[in-house]
Amino acid sequence: MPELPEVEVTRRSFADAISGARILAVRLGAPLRWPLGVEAPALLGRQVLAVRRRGKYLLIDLSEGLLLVHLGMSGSLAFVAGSQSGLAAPGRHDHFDLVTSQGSLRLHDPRRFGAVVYAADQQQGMALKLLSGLGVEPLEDGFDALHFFQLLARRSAPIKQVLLAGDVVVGVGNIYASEALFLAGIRPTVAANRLSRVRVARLHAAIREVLARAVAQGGSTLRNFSNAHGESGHFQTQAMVYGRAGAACYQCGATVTTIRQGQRSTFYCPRCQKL
DNA sequence: CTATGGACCTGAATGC
DNA sequence: TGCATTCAGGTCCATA
Repeated sequence: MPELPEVEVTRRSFADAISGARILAVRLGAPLRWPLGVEAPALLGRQVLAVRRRGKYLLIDLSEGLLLVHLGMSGSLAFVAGSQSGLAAPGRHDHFDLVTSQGSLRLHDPRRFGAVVYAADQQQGMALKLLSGLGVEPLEDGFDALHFFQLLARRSAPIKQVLLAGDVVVGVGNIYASEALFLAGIRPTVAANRLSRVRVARLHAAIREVLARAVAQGGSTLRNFSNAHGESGHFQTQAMVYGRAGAACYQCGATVTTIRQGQRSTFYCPRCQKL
């Protein structure tokens, strides 16, 4: 479900409320993508220091160790403030609860592609493996147009698929890849290494713009996205091509096309987006 | 190293 | 109405 903007919006919606809290209980439901990596009781009594984000992972820093939380395709977090057990009985798809002195964080994830993984420290096994291959953060200063061009120059796969792979730049998922390529005027099928410096610079700017705008507007609401307070975002009203197959391009009136790339749907305007 | 297809899992929408 | 098929915001892994 969530791409970078949705994860970031989720993070902001509970980070302050949970910071400083003590872990009182941990409940695990059906198995998620990977095992927690530690016995849940070991986490009791630890303090939540902060909540950060890396790509589409949330990093919950504890007084000792950290928890990585990924929302997969269908995950969402809900935070219910208050030290009492204001938490409703877990539903069929509620697979993780972190009960703290300041409120309870609950992961709801029907498809269970999400994950909660414990790392004893920043260097530990699975956690390191999950994070180490990630590309640059698109909204930070380290995302540089020239460096982006140099990395793309080594890739012959279609640009859309290189964006989705997340090893060059993180956070661009299926919706925002189509949207950013539309903004940049680039056909999703173009081999990454055949894009000129100028076009890569345009794509660089488009990615930042699309993601920043989506964060500012509270994330996308295609399907059921909501932040940890249950508030939905407004990005769906902004999609230029995603989900618009057969409809007229807002920019030129041509018919928006959909194709399959690597088992994912891609949307583009055949007139606005050049090879 | 890169590129590609399958795998994981459930639910909603679509087709016959 | 029922049943089968397709699709959904991710990403790891095996294979070529």
